[in-house]
Amino acid sequence: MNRARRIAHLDMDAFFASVELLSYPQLRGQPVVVGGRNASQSILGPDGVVRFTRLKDYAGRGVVTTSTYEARALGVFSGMGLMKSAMLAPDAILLPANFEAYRHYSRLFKSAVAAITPNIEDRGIDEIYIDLTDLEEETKALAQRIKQAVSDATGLSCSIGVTPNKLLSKICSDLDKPNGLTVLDIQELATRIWPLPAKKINGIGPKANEKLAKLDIHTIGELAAAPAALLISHFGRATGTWLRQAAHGIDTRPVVTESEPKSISRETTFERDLHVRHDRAALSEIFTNLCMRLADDLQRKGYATRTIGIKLKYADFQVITRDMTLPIEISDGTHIRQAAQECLKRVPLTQRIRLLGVRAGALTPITTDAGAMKGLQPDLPF
DNA sequence: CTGTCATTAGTCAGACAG
DNA sequence: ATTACTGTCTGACTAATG
Repeated sequence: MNRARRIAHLDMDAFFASVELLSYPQLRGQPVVVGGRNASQSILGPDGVVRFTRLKDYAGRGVVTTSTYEARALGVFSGMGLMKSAMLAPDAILLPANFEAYRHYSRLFKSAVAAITPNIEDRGIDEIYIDLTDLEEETKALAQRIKQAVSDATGLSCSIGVTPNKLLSKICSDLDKPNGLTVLDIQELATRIWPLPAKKINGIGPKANEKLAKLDIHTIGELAAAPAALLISHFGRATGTWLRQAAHGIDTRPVVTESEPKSISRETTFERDLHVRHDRAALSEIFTNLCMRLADDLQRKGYATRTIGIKLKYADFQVITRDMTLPIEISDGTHIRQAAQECLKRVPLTQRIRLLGVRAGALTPITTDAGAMKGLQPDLPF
């Protein structure tokens, strides 16, 4: 017997900033920003009082990773350059990102939910989808229990949307942030979803939104009313039909609890733009380093690769990539470096370079010796 | 034999997201 | 003037194969 799906989307509230507030409760209620590669640590003053760096003291190329709701009220949002945000909120506190702490709290909240149901899809560090269909409990009570479990495990709040599918749940978890809970039935599509801006659909970004605006489509309702042929002619067959389905609240994607990575990569933005000849030694060292770190990631995660690619960002922000598929799988730094070097030869080096990256694709899991032995050796009775 | 079509793999750019 | 890092997906194009 098939029953209606109940899918939840759970999103932690201002996750990185909220984790920092656990360490620095005295900052609660203030505009706080997490970000910046070289943002200085807080300093313990001689009087024993902790001093924090302010946004106006920052100089560099970093961006805002997360901000508290107080900082957002001042116009400071994720992805904004720190220099620009310093103009909007010069006295906001700036904290460096502490990814180890975030991963720790990420594991905590996910295991708290996993204790209630294992039907969880990982969507990065601070959000998950949960398939609640097979649980008997009433929807609202169940969602409240999940929020309480997350709060008990971490001291952090989250927002949850529960609807018949992932698309709508993702929209709904955002409707009542922070510490929100939104349960939506498909009956309510026209009244509660159609008035929202088209951009609220996960997958419609700035570019697609602009294109839609030029077609005089601004809300999800207007998108739902647009002729399929119009959408297909402007966005292609696959994207056009997807847009239409999404606007009608149709999404049959399952909650995927296990998946293999498709690629693993490392990239870095330099402190200053580097010149191909003048800074040759520095570039070469960074390049080798990226290859070695990538090899380390590959081996730690147990994959070999058959496709190596590089990425360059020039001083003018133009991005270029090159990749090559190898005749055999590799997984060590020296071979990665060799292949990446070949890719680099096919790239024009006329401008200064801002960023360099190395990527491994076409991944296959490595059968470890232990695994091979276990697979091949029958268990002996002694 | 030449041209066309379908299909697949590979390469690259770009959009999007957390 | 400023604009991170990691990862997934799609569209456009080319080449190879049948």
